[in-house]
Amino acid sequence: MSEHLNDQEIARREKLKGFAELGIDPYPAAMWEVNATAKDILEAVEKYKAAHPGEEIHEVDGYKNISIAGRIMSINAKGKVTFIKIQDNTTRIQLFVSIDNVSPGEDKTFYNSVVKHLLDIGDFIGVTGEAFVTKTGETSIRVRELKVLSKSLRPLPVVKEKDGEIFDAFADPELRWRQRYVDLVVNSGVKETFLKRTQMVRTIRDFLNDNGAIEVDTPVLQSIPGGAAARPFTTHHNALDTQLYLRIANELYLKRLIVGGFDFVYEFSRNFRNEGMSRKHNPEFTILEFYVAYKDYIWMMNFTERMLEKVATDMHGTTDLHVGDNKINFKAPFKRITIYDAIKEYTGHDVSVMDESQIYDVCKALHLEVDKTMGKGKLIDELFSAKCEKNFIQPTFITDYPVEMSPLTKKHRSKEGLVERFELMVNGQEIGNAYSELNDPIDQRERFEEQVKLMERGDDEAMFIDYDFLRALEYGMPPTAGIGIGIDRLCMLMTNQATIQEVLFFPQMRPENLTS
RNA sequence: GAUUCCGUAGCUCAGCUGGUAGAGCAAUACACUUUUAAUGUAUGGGUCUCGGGUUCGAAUCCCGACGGGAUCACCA
Repeated sequence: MSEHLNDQEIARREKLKGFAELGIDPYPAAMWEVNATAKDILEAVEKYKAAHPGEEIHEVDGYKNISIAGRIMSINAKGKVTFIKIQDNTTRIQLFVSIDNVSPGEDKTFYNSVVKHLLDIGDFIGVTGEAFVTKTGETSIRVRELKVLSKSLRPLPVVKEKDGEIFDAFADPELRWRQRYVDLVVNSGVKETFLKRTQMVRTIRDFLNDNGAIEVDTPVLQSIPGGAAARPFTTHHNALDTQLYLRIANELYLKRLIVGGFDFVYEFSRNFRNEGMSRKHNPEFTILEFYVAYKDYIWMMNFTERMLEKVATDMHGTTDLHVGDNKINFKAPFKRITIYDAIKEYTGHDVSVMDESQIYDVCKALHLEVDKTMGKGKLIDELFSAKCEKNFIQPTFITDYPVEMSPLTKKHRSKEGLVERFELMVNGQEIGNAYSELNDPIDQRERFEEQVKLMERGDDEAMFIDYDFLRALEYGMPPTAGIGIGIDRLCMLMTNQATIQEVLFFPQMRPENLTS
């Protein structure tokens, strides 16, 4: 351990001895009572300023006995006065530490040793004092008492800022993601993104709860990875001596609960897919799924657009969002178009009247990478994602998919060969996928068998058959509408982030080879 | 998985057609009782990711490995 310390790490460890000589524990056990946050103080002083224009502010009512704690972000020692900026859970605030205030008697050791030499950027301190405004107009705390709460032994990157311009940003993506704790401390805005994510999830949860939904938990370890087409992670249970999979979706379990008599269930499901990683894909990601009995996919469109409108409004106070170079309006209702019409609009080909080989020829003519293992459904999917998807910037429901690409979806009430399904596209990306759920057990069994044929044809993403799920359907499932919404992708939109790594605290990375 | 770019001090980066390393911040020391990317003076800090090769000589050129970014493929 700790064999290759750099000069700064050595210097900080030496300071531990300095604390010991003064009888100061740099890692005290006792709690530090906090009675104000930096944000509270800054806001209170702004209010006071507004009420007392032109006045020099030496004290502010209610902020004469502040006790606050935070991490030191900069130290500016000016002889017998030291300015320290600390950062608490809310924001940064300046401390005004003078030798006369913290070492009022003859003995100036505390100021000269602790304040001037033993403190470092990164240390946690607690201070008491009063709020005031300095000559240069910065709200500060005149410190009476200063206590070291935790000594930092490793130098933080120092990011400076002037007039909104960032200097020496801690910018290397690898370092930022591997050491997110550092990223969160030094890069302004990172914490805000994650707070917004939390707010988004809370808004959704409240909306669902207010509409009578029940939040549930279903298995992550599954013996049959169902509900989606994807390569699963496999693992092994020793006591049962059996192979298990990490879930790729929770769909089939939520439907079992609908069978069991819950009418409206939802789960924020952490799913795992053993596939490529990119700025839009992480091996584990979160999908919100919910299922509502006695509803259909049209009801679900109405419900979903209302929910997303509320999310946008709660997070931004408006439905008009800037996402990258685009302006996106989440005002309901969203545009609706069938997948066949979308393909016709962007390719000029009407595939609704074509059979598999004709669609194959269209794909070939458009230079898409297709092969003979692909069924009609996959070919249409290929056409749509290659030629149409990117065009749907404004929230749009794509509806009425061909039955071949939707093995869990109820057949369309009036259109032959189609199913009652929609995908929600925003900013050229799929955000949600919803159906009138297939509840005919015989039809479901046949659809699964179709999937087996696709698998035999070489489609390695075709679905497994879940016989217990079929058994559940045979007992009877009410007509049900269900949806899955990609929470990470939605969060990227709502926080205007271009990569999934920016909305996951700890995105997957190749393991680091740290030995000390 | 493919293509491509990158890896130099704690952080951000410079280092040209090969001649054994620089800056700013951070650190250390001193000065300064209202600073604002504080300032001034001085000092220390590097297995140039790793391993081979070419060469009298490699941070620099070549090969390989490791790690990362971007684009593509798969997918949400």
